[in-house]
Amino acid sequence: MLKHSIPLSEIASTHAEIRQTLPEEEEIVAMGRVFQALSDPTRCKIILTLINHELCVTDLSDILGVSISGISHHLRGLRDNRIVKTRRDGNTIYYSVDDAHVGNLFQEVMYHLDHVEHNLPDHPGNR
Amino acid sequence: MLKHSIPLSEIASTHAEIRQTLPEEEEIVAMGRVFQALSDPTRCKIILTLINHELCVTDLSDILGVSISGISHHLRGLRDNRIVKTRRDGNTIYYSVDDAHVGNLFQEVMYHLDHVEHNLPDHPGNR
DNA sequence: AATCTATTTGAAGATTTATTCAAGTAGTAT
DNA sequence: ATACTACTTGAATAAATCTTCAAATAGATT
Repeated sequence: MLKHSIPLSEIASTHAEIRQTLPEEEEIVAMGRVFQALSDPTRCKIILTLINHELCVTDLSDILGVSISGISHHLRGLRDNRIVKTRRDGNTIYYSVDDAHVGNLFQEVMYHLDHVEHNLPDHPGNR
Repeated sequence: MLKHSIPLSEIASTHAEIRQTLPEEEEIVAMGRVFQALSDPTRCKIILTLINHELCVTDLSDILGVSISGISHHLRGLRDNRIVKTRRDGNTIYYSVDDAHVGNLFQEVMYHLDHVEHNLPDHPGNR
C-alpha cells in the first residue's frame, strides 16, 4: 500500500508506453481474422447449429436454406480459423465446433446485444 | 431421471426442429454486425487501447500511426455498434469502451488463438 | 466575425468478400 | 471401369469494405 497518493497526471501513460502494451501485430491480425470468420450471418448460423449438432454439408444446406457450394465455401473459412473441425465417415464429412471458446464468444456477443438493447439513452434509432 | 434410456436415433432432431432452435434472423444479423465491427486489425487495436485508456481521436491517431480521418471512420463503426462510447470536453471527444463484455470477447478470442496454437495436429502450416 | 483546433463526413479508387455456376475430386457401390 | 453420392474448388460477377483526400462542422479563442 502506498503511503501517499500519486497525481493522476503522473500515472497517465505516454503514447509510446500505451503503444507498447498492445499485443504483437501478428496476434492482432489473427484476432481480426477470427472475428472476420464470424462476421457473416450465414456463418453465424452454421456455428450456432454446429454447437449443438454434428452435421454434414448437405444437412447444413437443408437446415439453413443455403446452396451446398455456399455452405462449403463458408466452412472453409471456419476450418482455416480452426473454428470447426471435421470427421469423415465414408464419403460424408461431419462438421462440429472445434473449441468451446467459440460458444463463449457467441454468449458474450449476446450479452453485448442485451446490453445495447437495455441501454439506449442517446441513439434511439440506431442506423 | 429417466428409467429407460432412449436410443440416440430418436433423440436426434429433424432439420426443421434444428432450424427452430436458432435465434431470430434479426438477432443473428446483429451478431454478425458486432463481429464485423471487430474484424479489422486497426479496430482491434483501437478497442484494445480504449479498454485501458480513455482517449481522443488525435491520441489514437498518434498511438496507432493511423490518419485522423481513418481513426474517425473506424470509430464510427464501433460507435454504431455501441462498442465504444464518447464524452465531450470542449472540442475534444474522448472515447472509451462502452461495455465490459467487449473485453471478455477479446479474452475469449485470445483463448481460442491459444487453443489453435497448442493444438496443431493436421494443418501445421495453416495459411 | 474571423480564426484555430478537434473531429466528422463524403466521394473516389483499390481491395476484399459473398454468391453462383460449372467443373473437379474422393470415396462407394454396381 | 462406370456410375453415384458428397463435397470441394475455381472463376466470374456483384456488393461491401478500407484508405485517402478534400471539404464541412462544432466548439474555443482572439
